[in-house]
Amino acid sequence: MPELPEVEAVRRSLLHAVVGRRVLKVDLRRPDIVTGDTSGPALLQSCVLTDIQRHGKELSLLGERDQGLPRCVCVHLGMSGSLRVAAAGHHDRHVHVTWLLDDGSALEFRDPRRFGGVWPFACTHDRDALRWSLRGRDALAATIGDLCACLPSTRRAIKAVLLDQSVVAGVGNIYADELLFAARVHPLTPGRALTVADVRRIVTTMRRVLTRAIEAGGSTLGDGTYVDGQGRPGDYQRQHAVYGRGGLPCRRCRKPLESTRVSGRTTVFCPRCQRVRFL
DNA sequence: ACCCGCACCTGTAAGC
DNA sequence: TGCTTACAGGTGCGGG
Repeated sequence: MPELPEVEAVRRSLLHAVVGRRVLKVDLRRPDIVTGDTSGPALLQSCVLTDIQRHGKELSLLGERDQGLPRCVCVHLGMSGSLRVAAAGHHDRHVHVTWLLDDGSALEFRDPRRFGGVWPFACTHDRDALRWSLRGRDALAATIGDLCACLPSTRRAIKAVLLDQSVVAGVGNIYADELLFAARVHPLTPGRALTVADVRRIVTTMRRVLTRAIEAGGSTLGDGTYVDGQGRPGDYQRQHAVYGRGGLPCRRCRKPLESTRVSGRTTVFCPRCQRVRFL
């Protein structure tokens, strides 16, 4: 579930709890969720945690060592992942990595479906060169130019483009639907049918929707899977206009919302507020 | 070259 | 009660 707002809420809720803490021990219960070096040092053992960074839907834990080079570890939460601080020694099912900290707490990566994972890097430079640079710009920093670089030349549906992390990083199924409703753009509109005014509206709306979702602590759906680094649920689901509301009346015009599939994902939109266009 | 569709996993809820 | 099926926040790959 975690898209940019949830991942950013996790980042902020973890910062004060872990920055400055030393990692005493790393407990790697499922080595297969790590891509690359699975050794303790690579996973920040004996490092002091100095920062948590985010790009799109991915977090990066930074650590410094007394001697030797700093390290960094990327954590992707996939569909069902969580990263949270807990009392050491308390283990739920599906906790794949535990970082035991010097104040007696533990940082736990839990991911039942294992669509997420962990990627260690020697430094942020390697991380950027080998991983983060393969993604588009973070959705909060994306510009009209970033979208205009690919939209005019594609027939792909705008929603499919927004979900493509190599175009813009951080938008997932919930916020793609929410921001397209707010921008009054039909999710199936081909990229090349959008005007510059449309693209400008999509970019500013994307920033506004994501920012408000972060302020609300992200979206926690009915199954309660998403919680932040302190175990707190988000509240943005109460502001969802379309996601999960197929068949219900549009909050703007009362016409029933329609449900379809785009790029294999359930997609909800208002057929009156978001008119189709062709080209 | 581009894009769709599926596979990857587990858990939950609904239907029979 | 219990089995079967469908579906779920994401991503990466093969093949059309």
